[in-house]
Amino acid sequence: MNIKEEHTGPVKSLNFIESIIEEDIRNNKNDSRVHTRFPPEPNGYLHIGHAKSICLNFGLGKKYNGLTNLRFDDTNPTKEEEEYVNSIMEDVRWLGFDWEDRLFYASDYFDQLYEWAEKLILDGNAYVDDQTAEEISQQRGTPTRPGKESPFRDRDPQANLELFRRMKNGDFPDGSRVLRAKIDMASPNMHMRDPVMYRIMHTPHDRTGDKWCIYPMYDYAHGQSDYIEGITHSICTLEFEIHRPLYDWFLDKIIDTEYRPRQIEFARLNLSYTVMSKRKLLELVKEKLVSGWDDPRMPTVSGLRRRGFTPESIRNFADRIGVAKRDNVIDVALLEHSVREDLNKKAMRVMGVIDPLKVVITNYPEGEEEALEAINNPEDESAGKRMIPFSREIYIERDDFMEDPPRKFFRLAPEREVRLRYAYIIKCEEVIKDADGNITELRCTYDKDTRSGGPAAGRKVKGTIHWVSAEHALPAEIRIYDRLFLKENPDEVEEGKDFKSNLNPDSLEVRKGYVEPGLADADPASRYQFERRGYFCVDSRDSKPGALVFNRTVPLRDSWSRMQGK
RNA sequence: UGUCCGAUGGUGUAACUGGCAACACGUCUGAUUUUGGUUCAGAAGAGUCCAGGUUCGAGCCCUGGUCGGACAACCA
Repeated sequence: MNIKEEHTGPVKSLNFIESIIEEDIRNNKNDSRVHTRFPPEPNGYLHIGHAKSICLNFGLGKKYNGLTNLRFDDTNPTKEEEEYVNSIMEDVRWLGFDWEDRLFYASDYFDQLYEWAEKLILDGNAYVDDQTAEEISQQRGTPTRPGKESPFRDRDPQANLELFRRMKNGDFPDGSRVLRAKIDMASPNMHMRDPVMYRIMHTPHDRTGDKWCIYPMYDYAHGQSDYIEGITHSICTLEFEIHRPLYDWFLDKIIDTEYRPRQIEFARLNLSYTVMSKRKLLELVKEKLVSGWDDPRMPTVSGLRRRGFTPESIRNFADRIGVAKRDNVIDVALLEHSVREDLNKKAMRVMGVIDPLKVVITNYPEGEEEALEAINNPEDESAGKRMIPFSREIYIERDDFMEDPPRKFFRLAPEREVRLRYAYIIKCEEVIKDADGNITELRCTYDKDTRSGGPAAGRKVKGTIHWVSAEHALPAEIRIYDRLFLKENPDEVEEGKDFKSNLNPDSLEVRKGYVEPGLADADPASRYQFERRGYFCVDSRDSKPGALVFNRTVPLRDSWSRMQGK
């Protein structure tokens, strides 16, 4: 049998990282092992961009029967907090990935890193520089002009070692000295101009406490951490591309085995109309422009989770956007599509009225009620059926009625008929308004024979609308998050303008609505479709018994409003 | 007057050792539908940044440009 025909559908082509990995495997590099890692700095919450990296790294590990580590890059104690460590672990797990027993911290390697630093000093590959940060910075030159060598550059190794040990012992104040790699101050690559390896910081570290007052820089720590963990493919974003020569330089000076981790860079995710910088997200949180890192408007994993996204939908999204090296801006519509696709299969269809308008069915007997059968999910027969109460007074959605309907409006209007889903066909007989002319109530009549399953159930009307029985319905707060958190695409905003002036003022709308009574004990993990109005989930943080709060995950694809928008 | 990287429909990603530019999202049409959802059928939309070259044949190879991005924290 032909191998290609064993699988249905087209053979999926490899992305460029997979091609590199497969070539390495063919060449038996690192014994053909594949071992990746996800290395966040615990200085913020994970966002959808990190999700791309997580799916990539863990996905590659799985695809090539390899392993994937979780490693916290905690080399800067002034910026990192335990709260972030915990949220990151929670988010990675929620996304559906497992690092098993391979949870590491760069700080686990401080001793080894220090030892290697002494080796570099003794080999004449590193020196202690007594200059200030400003002096060093001035000597670094510019991308087009070479730098100048430090006056301390040729100090002899023993003296350097002595000084470095004293740095470690706390003999010097912050900023007074650094350890630098001795490479090439004239290198066209700025990162090779004697980069700083260690700086003095008399700051306790979350994990090592007061043990250290010197801390390694990213460039010195990262490759060596990869090496220690046996990482084969160290995948990072494009801005580290220019660091790669340095990554390799340290490894070459320190390690004398065949085995080498290999750094591969890919383009980070950009989403249209979405703030994606940790710094800016932190600013929104600190200035309380959002309710927290998990505000449903935030593109954070926790925000998306609270908003009702599923891990599957995010994984599918990550799969669809692919991996490449060119800068990209993914349309948020693709993210929304990924959620809808998943939720369409899973979400229970329920009645939920967001902006209620009362309807009295004048010919329905007062005080009478009946239970009507409703289908839980037409996409999934196993989801079953349920009964919902119907009575003389109901609520419908305000915009399901128009006094002056435009052409092609299929729903309720004066003298027009519409079907109440799972119930009867009703006809609008009278519109009641208050003194200001606002519509407060509709008077309708119903056609008894058109009840679902009844003798005239087959009678066709143009529209079907949703409703809840006024007497039975549960009041609920419904939060509508606009699809756009920003008014304009970030790169279209004027240079120098504060990004916060670009926030969409309509990004959150809070409504008092009603949902059907069965939702009283709704589970935050369950997803619902309020038919024709979108996907919703119970807000896990703000809902209390008897006071339901729903977040709208995403609206339905809606050709009527698209038509209106034109 | 630097180094590194990139350039394929509106968006993203493909095209194996050169062989009719494919897939997804989006857009539009039509059918079905007790959700203007879903599903189904279909359409439009690029000739691959430019100029040369090699070749029977170039998105892929070569040369030279153009445009865009990254790099001058004791951040990661």
